[in-house]
Amino acid sequence: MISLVNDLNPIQQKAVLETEGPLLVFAGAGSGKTRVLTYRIAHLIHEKGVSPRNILAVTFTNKAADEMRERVERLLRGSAKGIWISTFHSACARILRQHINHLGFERNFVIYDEEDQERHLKAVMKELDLDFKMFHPRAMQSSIDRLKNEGVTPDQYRPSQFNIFEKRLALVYQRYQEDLRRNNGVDFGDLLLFVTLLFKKIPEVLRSYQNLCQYVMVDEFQDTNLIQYQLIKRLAERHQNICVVGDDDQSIYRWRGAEVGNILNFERDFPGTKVITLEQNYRSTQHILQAANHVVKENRLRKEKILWTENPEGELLTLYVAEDEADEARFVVRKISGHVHRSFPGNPGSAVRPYRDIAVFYRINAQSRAIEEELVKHQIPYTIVGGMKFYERKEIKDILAYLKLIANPSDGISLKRIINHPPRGIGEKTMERITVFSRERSLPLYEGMKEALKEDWLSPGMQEKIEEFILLIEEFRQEAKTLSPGQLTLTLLARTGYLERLKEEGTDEALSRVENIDELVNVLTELERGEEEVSLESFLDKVSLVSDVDLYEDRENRVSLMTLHCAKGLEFPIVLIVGMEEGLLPHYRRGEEMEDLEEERRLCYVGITRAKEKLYLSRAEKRSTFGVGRANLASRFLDELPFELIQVEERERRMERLFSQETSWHDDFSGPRDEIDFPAQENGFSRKEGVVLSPDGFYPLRTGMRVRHPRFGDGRVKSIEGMNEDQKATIVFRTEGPKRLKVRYANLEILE
DNA sequence: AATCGTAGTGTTTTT
DNA sequence: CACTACGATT
Repeated sequence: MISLVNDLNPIQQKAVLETEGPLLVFAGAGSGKTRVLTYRIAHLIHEKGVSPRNILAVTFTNKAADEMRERVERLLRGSAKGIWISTFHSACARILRQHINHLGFERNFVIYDEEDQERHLKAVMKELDLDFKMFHPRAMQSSIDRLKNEGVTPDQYRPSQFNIFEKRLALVYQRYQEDLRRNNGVDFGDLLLFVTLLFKKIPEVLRSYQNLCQYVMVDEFQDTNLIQYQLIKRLAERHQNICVVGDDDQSIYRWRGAEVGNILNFERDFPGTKVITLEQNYRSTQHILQAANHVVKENRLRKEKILWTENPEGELLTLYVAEDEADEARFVVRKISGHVHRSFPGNPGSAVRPYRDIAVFYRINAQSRAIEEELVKHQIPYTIVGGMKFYERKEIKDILAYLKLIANPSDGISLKRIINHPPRGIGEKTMERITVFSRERSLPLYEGMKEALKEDWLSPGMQEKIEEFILLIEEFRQEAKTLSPGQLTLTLLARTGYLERLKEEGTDEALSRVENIDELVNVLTELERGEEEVSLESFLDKVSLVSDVDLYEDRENRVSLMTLHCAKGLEFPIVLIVGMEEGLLPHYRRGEEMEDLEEERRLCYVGITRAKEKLYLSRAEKRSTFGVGRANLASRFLDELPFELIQVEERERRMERLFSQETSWHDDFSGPRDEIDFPAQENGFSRKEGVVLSPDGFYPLRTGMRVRHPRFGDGRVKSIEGMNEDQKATIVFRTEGPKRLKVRYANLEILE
């Protein structure tokens, strides 16, 4: 391998070669940050002879970690075994699996997600007889999270005596932690907090990790919170070879406890820190970059830097002012079609693009719906990143709850979740009684159940049912000793009758649940094929710690939809940012402080800088949030863009719009369409005064529309239920009164 | 115990 | 509008 660093610019080279001592790299968007990190690791191993096991690299998502590992392996041609590249949370989980016994937990602890956390919290609050209306569980939850992020344990927390919420919080926090311990479970925040506590309590453990971590690297440093920073600081203390890479302009997780201040403290905490700033951008056109620079320079709390590029000037940014969110969605579809199909009206001769080159960003998940509907109408394949996560689905969580209980019988939340799934005639009343019984004896729920049996405490009928359940779980626990997690899952699916019950149900929903469970089994077998041995615990850890982006598959040829938060770290040739409105971006529910506004601006900046070649921005003049329409003003961030960079797209005229729906854009595509099978669309429209709704196409019906029915005459749409084929509408006819019709067969004509 | 229906309530972003 | 929490019903 001839010198690696030849592929890098002089400043990047410096960041790679400066291996000893503390280093702070400000890496602007698209400045080759991952490149620097991977080359640096390769350089350490290849040129400096550092053992891979003495390198720790921390990222925020598993996707970033995987990518980094892959790229290092490519650089070193496979000799990267043993480097510790991981997220903060997985790294901590791994440490705790080794040493958590020092903190009074068992090594087979489970990791609770947010939902489990809330269940626990509610149980605790209920026990304390707190009014959920007065003290919102969610507020408690986020307060506890915040305390954990700050490294505050229940004992250390000093509530104000005049603040009733804080006083209650202290109590709830205390009880909640006790409850978790009884269940041998930890939540997200505990993973970090407990490692800190562990290091404090058992210095030898800390020392062993310090010795291991000769070279430490942290990606996305601007997103670290207090406790993460402390952890890193600790680990790098001995060797002082710590390199952090970040961009204060891309700090968008302040609300989650991220401290941009960590960047400033870094120079203070590590005397002799060298600072390198990467400002050359390799991603975007000049126009896009200018736009980004203009927006972000309005922020006061930031380190001055100006990104530049040698890339071509590129096209101007396009702004579209839509009538409402439906119109905005139509704009999105128009632009997508324009890029994908060569001779789309209005885009003659433009290059043909695959769908995967295009992404749509929005501020909040709820915005995806309007866009999705329009994409579906026009049969444009898309994926949503985030939103409802696979592992958060009911059926998946049920199966995982079985596995968690098998791994850790103390896990009462999982026990409660599955004890009557499928139904075993053990209801809430019974469980409540057993809960109280167990608590009185400070036993985990499962142990409490066993004890209740032993003492003949339950009614004979119930006794039998509980006994049967325990027998089932004990069987599984035996099986778990010899079977792989995948085999175990198949066994429990068969023996519990979970799948069977779903199949019997036979509804579309149940069927899709069966599919999801199939998918879970696939994931498991896939995982087991890759590695030598997957323990149940390590599988569950993995599942608990996946993020949205981790599951994002960019292999498939689809348009990507995601929030601006999710977009960080990704890039696309063509980007559309929708909802550039006051109240949405910046969001009206942000905090009061200037910092909060600046974070919204950074979010906008992150969105802009994802685009490589072309950027579209849009806003809607009115948008119905919540079912009620509201007029929205243009986002102030639009005003911060220089006029010369923007071309405004004309709004489609009403008539054009009606008729454009009749022409199929899919007839004349010229690129490879894509591998996804959609039924061919046949738009058999007839042209009269209005638009006749296609019998098997899409139904652009909206409430308030005036329509004509061949038999009932003219009427107005009162309400609409469902979508596509199943859509039904209630229409009030002038002569016939209200009628509920299946739109598909109604043969309606839109008059207005 | 399970299912169904209704009233009331609330949506930012998520490792 | 969409979800869920709760209450009434079988």
